[in-house]
Order: sequence, then C-alpha cells, then structure tokens
Amino acid sequence: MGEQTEILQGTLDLLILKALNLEPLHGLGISRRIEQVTAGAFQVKPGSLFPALHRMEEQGWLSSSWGESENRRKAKYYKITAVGRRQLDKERQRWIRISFAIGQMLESN
Amino acid sequence: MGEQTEILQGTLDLLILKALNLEPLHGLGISRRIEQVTAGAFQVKPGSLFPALHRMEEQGWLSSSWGESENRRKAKYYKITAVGRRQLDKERQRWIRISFAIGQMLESN
DNA sequence: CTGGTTCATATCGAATGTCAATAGGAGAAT
DNA sequence: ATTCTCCTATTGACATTCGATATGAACCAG
Repeated sequence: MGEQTEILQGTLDLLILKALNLEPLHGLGISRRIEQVTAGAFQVKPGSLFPALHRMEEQGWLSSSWGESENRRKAKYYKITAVGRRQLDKERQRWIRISFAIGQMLESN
Repeated sequence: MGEQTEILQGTLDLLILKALNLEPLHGLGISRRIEQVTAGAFQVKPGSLFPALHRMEEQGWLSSSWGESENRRKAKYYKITAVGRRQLDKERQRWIRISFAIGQMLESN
C-alpha cells in the first residue's frame, strides 16, 4: 500500500455522496470539502476521485453538467440524484452496521 | 462486488489481529470468532481469510504451527507476535481516526 | 503577447484485496 | 469402504485505489 494510505477502502462513495448531498460541487471542490470536514484525515487524490465520479455517474447516482468555478475556470459540476440519495442512505446504514460491529470486536476482551 | 459484501475492505487485518490477541486459533476458528463477536456482521470467507493469514505471517505479525483442533483434526494454529501486537495497536488507532473522521462527515449538515 | 503558475479534469499502469468457486486431504461415523 | 464433515489452500476474476502523468483553460507578471 501507499505511504499515506489514509482512505478507508470502500468508503469513498459514501464520502462523495455525502459531500454532494448539500449542494453540487465540482471534482476538486468535492475533494476539498472532504478534506476540510474530516480535518485532513482523508485526502482524496485525483487518481481516486475521478474514476469514482465516473463510476458513480454511470450508476446513476450522480449527474454532471459543465459550468464555471468560483475562479472563472471551466468546471464540471456533480449533483446527487434521487437514486444517489437512496444509495447514500444505504451506505450510511452500512457504515453504522460496520462501525458498530468493529466496535464490538475491539471492545471484546 | 459480491452480493453479501459486508466486510469493510481494509479492516480484515485488524479483525484477525484482534481475534488472535487473546489466544491462538486455527483458520476457521478465527473466522468463527469474528462472525460470533460481530453477531454475523462479518463473514470471513476462506478465499479472503487464507491469503490474509499468509500475508500477515510473511510480514511477521503472526506465527503458525501445526496442531490438533478441538475435533481432533489437523489444524494450523496462528499466534500473534510482538510485532503483530504493535501492528494491532497501529491499526486500532487508525480505525479510531478514520471512524471519527467519517462520523464528522456524516454529522456535517 | 509570452511565459509561468494555478486550477481542473482526465487517464494509465501497477498493486492490492476480496470474493466465488473449487480442490484436496484427513479424521469420524455408519 | 464410503460418506460426511472439518480444515487448509488455491485459482481466476473483478473492483478499487494510488502514483504518476497528461492536457487544457484562465490568470498574472513582465
């Protein structure tokens, strides 16, 4: 694994969906949002982010449209869909189940 | 991904190390222990378990020796090493950091 | 208007981890 | 003996992630 592997594999979709649940963002905006909210614990690199966005769009969880960034740059904005919101809920529940289970495991003496 | 993908990718090592922290177990014993403690939330299949065990032994986190199971079958018992205990502590802290970060993400409105 | 920097999207190759399916051997049971 | 269960193990396929890199657009300095 890489040196700074901080991303918990399998939770990237959850993080992205959650980031977009409030408002549409462009790619790097999503990355910044995640890094900001988690106080730097997750650093989503482009090589992880964009394949994930494409995959999620293909599955109908996101839709995208070209626009302009805060800095007047060309930027593709991603928006969560209704299907994506259902998926967010699924992944949220999955996370709760998993973190509870691991908690049980760690607390078992 | 598979139908019942319940395992959070990247946490298998943590679960195995923790399972072995109390006492040595053979492969399927580890699998059962994890399934039991987590109330079935994690089902570790052989195709996931044994590659993980070999990998972890190669890294010096585990040592193994042939013995006899509770049912008189030939069984390879895995034991956590001192290095493995340090790794367990690392992974435990990593888990705490990650679950805290995701918690922050999910609670952000 | 030219060169450099930042922003932003994107792709590629390699490595890793997981799973489903399967194999195979060894003890137990009848 | 043959059937069953237990236990270890491998194989092939697949998805995900990462590091590195490429490309292009807008801005700024001189």
